[in-house]
Amino acid sequence: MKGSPASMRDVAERAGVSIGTVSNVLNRPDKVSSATARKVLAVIDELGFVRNDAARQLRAGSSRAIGLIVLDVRNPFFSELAIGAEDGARESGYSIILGNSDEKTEREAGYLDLFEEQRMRGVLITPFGDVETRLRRLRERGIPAVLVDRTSSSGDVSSVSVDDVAGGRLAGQHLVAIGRRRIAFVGGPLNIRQVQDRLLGLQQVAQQHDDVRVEIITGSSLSILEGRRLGEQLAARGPGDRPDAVFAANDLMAIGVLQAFVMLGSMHVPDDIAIVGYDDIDFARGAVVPLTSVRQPASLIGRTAVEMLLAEADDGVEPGRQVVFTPELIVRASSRR
Amino acid sequence: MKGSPASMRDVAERAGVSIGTVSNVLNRPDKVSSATARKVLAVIDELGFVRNDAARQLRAGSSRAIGLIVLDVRNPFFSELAIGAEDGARESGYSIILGNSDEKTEREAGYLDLFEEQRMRGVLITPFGDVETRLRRLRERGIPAVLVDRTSSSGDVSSVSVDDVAGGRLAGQHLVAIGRRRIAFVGGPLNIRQVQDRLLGLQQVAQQHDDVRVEIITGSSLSILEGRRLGEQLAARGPGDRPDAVFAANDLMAIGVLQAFVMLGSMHVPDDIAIVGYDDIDFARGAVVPLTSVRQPASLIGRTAVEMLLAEADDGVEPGRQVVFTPELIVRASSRR
DNA sequence: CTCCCAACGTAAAACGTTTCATTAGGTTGA
DNA sequence: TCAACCTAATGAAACGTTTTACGTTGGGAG
Repeated sequence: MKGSPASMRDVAERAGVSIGTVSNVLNRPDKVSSATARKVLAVIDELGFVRNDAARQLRAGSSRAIGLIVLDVRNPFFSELAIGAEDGARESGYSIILGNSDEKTEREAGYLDLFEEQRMRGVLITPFGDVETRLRRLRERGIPAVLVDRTSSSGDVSSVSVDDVAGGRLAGQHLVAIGRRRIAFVGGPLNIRQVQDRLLGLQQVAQQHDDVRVEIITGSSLSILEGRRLGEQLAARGPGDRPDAVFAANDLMAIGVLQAFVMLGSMHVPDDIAIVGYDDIDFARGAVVPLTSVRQPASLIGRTAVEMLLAEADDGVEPGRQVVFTPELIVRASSRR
Repeated sequence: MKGSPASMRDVAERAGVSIGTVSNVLNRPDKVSSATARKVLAVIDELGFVRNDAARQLRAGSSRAIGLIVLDVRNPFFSELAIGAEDGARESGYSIILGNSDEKTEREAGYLDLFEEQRMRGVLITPFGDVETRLRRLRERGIPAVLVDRTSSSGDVSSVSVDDVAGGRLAGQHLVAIGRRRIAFVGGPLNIRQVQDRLLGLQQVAQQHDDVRVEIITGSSLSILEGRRLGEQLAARGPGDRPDAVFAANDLMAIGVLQAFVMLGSMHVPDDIAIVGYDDIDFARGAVVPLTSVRQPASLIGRTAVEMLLAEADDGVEPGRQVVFTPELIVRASSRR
């Protein structure tokens, strides 16, 4: 029973037809009489035959899977995005292989290597390092790529993103409107483009009000834990030295900062200090103090990215299209006046 | 430039060696003189050759990937578990293909089909439907499986799990100890084994105290949204009719219930009603009211499952081993006396 | 009764690796 | 000097599909 699984050859023999006919039954049922089709299907069932995808792929030249590389699966924003991508892919008969770069260039490169070895139909990526030349090489070999949650710097790779600068402005305008003047931007590494852009939007707003000051506080990753660490640093300062608002680069950090403030008890949110996050993950509204956040349509981004990718892979659409969604500010208690 | 990517044949020709030698350079470098190795590697680099995994797999009979099917990627517990699995897999040169059954039998079956077509090295699964016979069939075909976060009912499939009955008891004992007597169990579909077991633990405790009553409230899924819906139902009851504690089947539901209570404002946590969750996800301690929860070692479970799977796949270890971790109660404000 | 056309099947070639049996050439020991 | 041995490299078979060009029917039209 541990013998190798049944192949088309076995099926063909047993059904008394040729291998080609078995293949036809499976792939172009119209080319085959319904009598033989029935017989073959019966044998397939009897033998429990399952098509060997490696062989199919080898022959076809590329697989029915799409690679998706995200910065951090732990972040619900990316889970949501992945689910959107998966739904879109499944509808077209593809599946999604999910990779977690964890904000590390080696891991990102590792996944790109893997996906190239596997001859994926295409790659969706939220880039961490500088991957555009690598992506161009992939395209030359017939593996198109679409940037996700980030635009192309050169413009010749397609992308689906949200206008992060606008999102940063939304947050900034809101904080200024509720009377805050000393705003701390709590972000991860500034080499992440999204982080840069959100900061930029905030700074644009600050420049229009000469009494508004922006302080930049960076951490090593965009996680709850890191947010907590930075929040503790902030809370440890003397009262005169503290900002009156925090704009965090994403909700995880915002939640971490919030946890620090609440735990230490020295600063009250939103009276002493307001907090605005980014992504509007499900947990934001259920945080200690429900969190104001800039919402991105995560699932839709994933879905759209898959559609664009498949248009390039299957229908030969040229790359370089940029789709940009507009973010939306959701105001909750953490920044009420 | 859009031509098909370089193959070993191309490399061999250009380097003036045979195909077999190229293969040896890649797979058993010790079998080849360092001079030829150098030359071949140079050509590989020059041509940008990347091994075609489909061909390799076809020849090898099975792939270097492990399939992982979870109930819900949106649940941080499973993200964490997936990361643990991924880390473990990478260390042994494998990669993880992540599937999301979303608590739907069709999707679960779809992934099993896919993984069988792809001749995965093995499958890790948090089962939703009844899959044990299916898993046995997979094993017969050389694809071992390990149950994750759940034990085998028949005992002939390996598993890595947490003692959910004990976890339920922990929660129950704690709630009784802080004086609660009317406990509502808020769970998803009862056909999910983990949910059953956690409830069972609670009931065991209730039986030891004849003044303790358990009420069972079930929803359609284990999500924040569903938790919120059930929480609203609870809050809408007359004051005499309400429980004085909620034990939720996981943290997502607990957070949803909590959100409902806080939003409606009719019940104060923990004074009017205490809440205990399950999983201790990162967001639990940062919830509106920091959440008491039963902690499971998510990442370790994933890692251990991979190790067990590879032991069966590569080293021929017999299936049927059951590893059970012990959960731990983390008490926070949501159930302070 | 012949001829041709559909409809259905078939056989064989390809896809790109890995592996195994084999050969070529060189070194060693007696 | 020759046999025995070792190392490096080779060539061909095999993995399981898909696909293409090619047979073989049977039946209807002329």
